Amino acid sequence: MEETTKSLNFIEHIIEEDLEKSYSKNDLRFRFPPEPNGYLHLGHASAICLNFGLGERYGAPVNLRFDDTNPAKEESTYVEAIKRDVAWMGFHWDKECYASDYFQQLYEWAVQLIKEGKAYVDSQSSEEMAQQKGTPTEPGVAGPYRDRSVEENLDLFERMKNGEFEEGVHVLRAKIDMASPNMLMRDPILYRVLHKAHHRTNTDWCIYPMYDWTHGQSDYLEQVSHSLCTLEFLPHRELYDWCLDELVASDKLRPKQREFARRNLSHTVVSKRKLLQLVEEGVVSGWDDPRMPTISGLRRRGYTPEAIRNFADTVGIAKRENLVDVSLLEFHVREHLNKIAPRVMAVLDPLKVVITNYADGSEEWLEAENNPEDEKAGSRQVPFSRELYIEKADFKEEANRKFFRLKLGGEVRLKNGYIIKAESCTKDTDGNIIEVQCTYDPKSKSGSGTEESLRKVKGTLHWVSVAHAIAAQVHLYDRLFTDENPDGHKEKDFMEFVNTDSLETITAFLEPSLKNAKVGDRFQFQRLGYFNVDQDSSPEQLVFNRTVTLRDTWAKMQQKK
RNA sequence: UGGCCUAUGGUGUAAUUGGCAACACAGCUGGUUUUGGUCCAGUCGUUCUAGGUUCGAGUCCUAGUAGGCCAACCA
Repeated sequence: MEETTKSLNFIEHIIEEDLEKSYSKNDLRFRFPPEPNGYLHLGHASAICLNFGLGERYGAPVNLRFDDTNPAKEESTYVEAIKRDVAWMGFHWDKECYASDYFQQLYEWAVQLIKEGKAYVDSQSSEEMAQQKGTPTEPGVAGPYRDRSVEENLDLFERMKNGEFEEGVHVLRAKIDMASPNMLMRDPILYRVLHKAHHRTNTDWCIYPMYDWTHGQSDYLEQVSHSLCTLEFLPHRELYDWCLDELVASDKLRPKQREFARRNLSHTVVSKRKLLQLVEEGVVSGWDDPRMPTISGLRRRGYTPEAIRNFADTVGIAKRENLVDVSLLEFHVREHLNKIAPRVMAVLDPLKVVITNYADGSEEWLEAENNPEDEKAGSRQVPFSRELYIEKADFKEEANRKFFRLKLGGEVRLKNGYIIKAESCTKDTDGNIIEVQCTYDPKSKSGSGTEESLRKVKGTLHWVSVAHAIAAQVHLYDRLFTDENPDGHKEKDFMEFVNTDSLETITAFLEPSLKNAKVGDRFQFQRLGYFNVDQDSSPEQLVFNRTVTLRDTWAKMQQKK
């Protein structure tokens, strides 16, 4: 069925226009081209959703291409991590490609360029070349090697390839226009000598092509129709087209580069370099620390691929500067988890409650609905007994009527259980409340259908039975940065805004049904938030991560006061 | 003394390509609720400025203003 209502983004408009004019639907092909020099983050997730989303929309293949032209920074461990993350997001790539697969072809095209007098070997230092390059406001000037003969260039380039020179002695440059208003057109470097082993080609090569001499050609070789990248590559487009002009055959599709604005997320940074710094300086435990905006971090935090994809879809794509509020991301993970996460009871900050009229030593198992949003989710049993834990924040000796929770002389329902009334409480020598004594109404049991069970009481609390509770380690996460835009200050480094309280580790008490929770399982701890089982968890010591809290209008009211 | 890109609520995107500014989030009001969750209803805008073209401009033109990008043997 064709959708008619959904509006198009500007990339889709371009494609629709191309489809009307010169392209057929079968011509469409996309690619996601990460450099394997780090882990994928939310910014990449947007690009992934854009390219693979286009593939799904038009029934077009999408390649996963590793842009691996710089052996100094790239490793195969990153290749594996990237593949894992893209697959986890739920996308399927057509071909797995590597720019390094094209090294021979790229080399031959470079030789062709030299023969046509459009490339030359420069033998100056990078400083000298930078000097001649001019500035954005001043034109550059030609260097002394710009007019070397084709024969000499061919010979030198051959010897560069054969490993006769040290790094930095010679480079191959395109001969374009040293006075171009576009700095990238002032004889860009095409090849440099690098005596480094490459993660795939090992030591087969000691000259490596630069990005600009690789990307468009790779797109062309794969017959990618629309090559989408972020806005900072816009000035590269002229060069991208120049390179393509040199080699596109008339019967082949000519790729098109188009640019979109990168997504910025509030209260975080999305730059590989900065994320690496957080890892290296030990601010976080690794690339997959649940506070990191990496895909692996979000996965460990308990986010679902659906949530991330829905987030990317609603944010959309455009060409202007932006700073998306994290609350939108949080909305989407709550929206999805609300539908799929089983409800359980857990107490994070325990206060003991004793039901004085409940027989000591006896217990009963109460029926609890697993998910009110999903009838098929069924129910489970939770144990009730004389001694329980509730949250400290759920009891006050006295409070006004806006406080729907337990107070002395007041009644409250225990979720799935009975209505209880607080009669008294005891305190330690510092005046802290350490225990509340309550009575329960035996006829008020949830679901029993009695008149008493149907009574309306304002508050409902979650709880666990002390004797049956499982102690577990729980990580509570907060935003990694205190500033909305840590990256957006010219005077201050983003590291100054690191939130030193972004992780709190506590011991919580869980209902016993959680005993067999497996790594990755997601739950809603009722009234608290969504939590998942961390990879470091074991049956002996359960470890949970808080994905996100529930929306909390009560907390907001408190804050305003 | 440059070139290029961008400008729509607090945030992010739309607007049948010149025809009633829409959707989502956030906020605020209420209602429902055995989760202060979910759900439901309501509310929140001089489309950066000034001119111009037109019956009609967020959209086209001109000028201005503001922000961003461009001088790695990185991608």
